[in-house]
Amino acid sequence: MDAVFSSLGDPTRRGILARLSEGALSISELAAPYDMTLMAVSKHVSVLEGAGLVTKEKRGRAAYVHLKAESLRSAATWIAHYHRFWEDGLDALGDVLNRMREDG
Amino acid sequence: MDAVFSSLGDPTRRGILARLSEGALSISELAAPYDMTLMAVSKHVSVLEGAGLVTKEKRGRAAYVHLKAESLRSAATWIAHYHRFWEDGLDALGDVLNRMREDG
DNA sequence: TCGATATTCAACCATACGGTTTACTATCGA
DNA sequence: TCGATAGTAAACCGTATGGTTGAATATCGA
Repeated sequence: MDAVFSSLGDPTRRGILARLSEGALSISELAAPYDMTLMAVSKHVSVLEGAGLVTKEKRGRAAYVHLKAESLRSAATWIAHYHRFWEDGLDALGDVLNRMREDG
Repeated sequence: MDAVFSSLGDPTRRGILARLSEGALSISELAAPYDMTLMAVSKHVSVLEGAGLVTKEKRGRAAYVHLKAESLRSAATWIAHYHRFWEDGLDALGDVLNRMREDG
């Protein structure tokens, strides 16, 4: 899980995942919008691959990258565990608002 | 959000958050179970504080650390966006299992 | 076949990170 | 008051990270 969370700590990598959610893209296609080397993007993809968040499918000379978001699930589960810590806050706010409505 | 995800990329810090979910603890209390310096733990707490995941309340010479999980919400929302990418997989698995049951 | 395209390998650089140690400040308790 | 306790500050160390460059490899298209 370390690898998953660490991977998500970089905005470029989150951007890559976001774009992959619309379909697989090659490394160069992924790199196009960024003001950095193709190599840099390739490394980011490798990091994501290491975290199990994407897979690379070599097709000819191109390497297509596919989203594989199952790995996000453990992260989501971990975070979900803390859900009540912000929901409680919302509930408290809701209570206040309700009381204001009743009193007013 | 970078800071939130990066913070969660370290198991010590996730452990700290987990223990804080049962109530506030001082730095030394947090440090006790770990085989590392008090200073190291203090730094981890600072990282979590920087990500908005905890707050420090100085009480006498002790510093009590409180969980402040609202910051996890944005992370949870981001991840939730990809939910279908693993749910689809589960649905597909469910279909296969159903078909097996019908055929058998 | 040959040049262009797509990617990776390898080396390198600057900075950040996880950790330590030592020294310091501040508070508690006897 | 004085020693013990709680924490921070500052400097340091080894390694990881995000990035670069230049050369190498493999495939496509004419």
